[in-house]
Amino acid sequence: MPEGDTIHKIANYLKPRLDGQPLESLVLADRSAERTVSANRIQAVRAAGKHLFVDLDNGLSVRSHLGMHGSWHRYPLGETWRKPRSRASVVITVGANHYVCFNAKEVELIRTPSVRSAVVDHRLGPDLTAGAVDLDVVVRRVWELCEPDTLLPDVLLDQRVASGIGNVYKSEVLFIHGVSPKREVGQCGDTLLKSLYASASELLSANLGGGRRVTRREGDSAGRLWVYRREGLPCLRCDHPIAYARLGRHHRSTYWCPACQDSSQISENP
DNA sequence: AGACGATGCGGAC
DNA sequence: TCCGCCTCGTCTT
Repeated sequence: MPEGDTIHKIANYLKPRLDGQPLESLVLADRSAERTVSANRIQAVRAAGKHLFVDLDNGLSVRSHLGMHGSWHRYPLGETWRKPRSRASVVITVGANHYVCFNAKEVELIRTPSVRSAVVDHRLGPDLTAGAVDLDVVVRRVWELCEPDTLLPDVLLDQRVASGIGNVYKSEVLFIHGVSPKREVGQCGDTLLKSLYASASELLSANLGGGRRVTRREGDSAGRLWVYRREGLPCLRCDHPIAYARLGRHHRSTYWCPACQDSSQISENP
């Protein structure tokens, strides 16, 4: 489920294995053609929002975006691949392993972008998964980029405002703050927006370890998600059935508790 | 066996 | 405001 945490986990996995390593071979398959890229070493692997960059020592980088269906796998040389080779978008061979990206939505070879140009080129707001985030910057971008009548779910998913939030965190963060997904951003104050993004950032960062994505940690409770994919089940706070609707520009699945998440109430605290 | 919908998002109208 | 990419698990027949 590639949201920002997934991409950063992948980068964290690849980094110690690839950074600075001599490159055996690198093959890209961008839909039509397959091509081999020659470089001596991999310089660095880095994530920016939901994009993954593999920088080479020849001034070029491979940029990949997993979209909905992409994934990375490691296969020791000689081991049978568990996915068809024809679906491979990137095959990086280093040492005794192939590192393979399957079913990427986008793969391209570009001149190595600086952090700044990676952000500009792909219109990315501050990376919420990367650690400390300047929430003032994020809020400024909300007002610069979003019309007041934009629904909060669309604002949260807008990677230009801040990058990393996907559809799961979108619903979870709104629940945590008791805010209805039907609320328009124009009805929100800076403080609420900062709270939403602060939570998103905390949750994304908290899910960089192993195991399943968890947004619900309270004491001993072994909960996982508050509302996502829980349509019709009792709200974990108030027992009211969780609602589901496809909302926003892309009609994305949205889950919320109609009792806890009141569109008229101004909620500033989780 | 086949339909449906899902993590994302650009583009056509 | 819709369509479609594209794979895969789950649900329906």
